[in-house]
Amino acid sequence: MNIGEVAEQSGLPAKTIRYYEDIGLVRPARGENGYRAFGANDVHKLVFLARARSLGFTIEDCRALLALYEDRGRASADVKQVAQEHLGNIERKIAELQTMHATLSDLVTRCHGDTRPDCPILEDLAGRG
Amino acid sequence: MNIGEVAEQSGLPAKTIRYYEDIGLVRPARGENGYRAFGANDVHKLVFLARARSLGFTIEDCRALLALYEDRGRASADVKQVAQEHLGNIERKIAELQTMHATLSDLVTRCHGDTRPDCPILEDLAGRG
DNA sequence: CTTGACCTTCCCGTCACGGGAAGGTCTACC
DNA sequence: GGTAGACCTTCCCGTGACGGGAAGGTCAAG
Repeated sequence: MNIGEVAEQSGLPAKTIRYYEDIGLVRPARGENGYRAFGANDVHKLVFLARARSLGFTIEDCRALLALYEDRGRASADVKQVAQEHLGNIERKIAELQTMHATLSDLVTRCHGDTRPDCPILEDLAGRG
Repeated sequence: MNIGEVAEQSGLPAKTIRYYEDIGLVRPARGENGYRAFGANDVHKLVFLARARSLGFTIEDCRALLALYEDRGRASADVKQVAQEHLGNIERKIAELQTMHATLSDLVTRCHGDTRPDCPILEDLAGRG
């Protein structure tokens, strides 16, 4: 299977698939013409990667998860740990964004938003909030 | 004032301050020894930038906000628009993270996390969730 | 035999810096 | 006057996860 079809099936751009090969996440065979020749297993891996990335896992997390996926003797505890650490990161990120959101939406509410120059947003940024 | 002291007062690393000069956000004078000589106005700007960045504004947003800050004839509506667009981005990001969190925390809950290999997390990633 | 849709590699750009090297300057102390 | 070490300077490379685009090879259809 050529890269275009794999891109369609996995939902990943061809560029991304080439990148994943570059960094060793997939190792498709090559045809006589030099084209990448993806097998069913490669496609499965790429679908796996697409899903993991869509859940926000880093590439290195994905590498670890893929290794666990392919290790039939894995302990589910190892998978769970990777997922839990990522969950923690997500939670911290959400909290950070919510803090920003609270401050900013308060400032936006208090800003008249008219043609006059006085503005609580700028005052806050300038340290006089 | 030298860069070290400015870094301390603004809370920004010296590296960041040099970067901000590179991209034209601040233009400190230079002493005879070649050292940057920051005035009170430069420090104000850097405090402003530090605060704006901490609220998640991009550098280009910061550039726009700084220009508005220094424009005494600005309309607060222009400031509000920048802030509202950023708020929208934050909201979309939060929603995205919450979606990830919901999916992932469900998977984590369902994973035994023991020495056995069967794992709902991997099953989901593999497309069999 | 040509068109155009594929595919290849290669290199640069993103965003907002951080690390670290190589070297100049300033201050304090002996 | 010398020296240690705490500053400062510029310069260049690396980050993460790709995207854009150039230059060129290949394949299928008409």
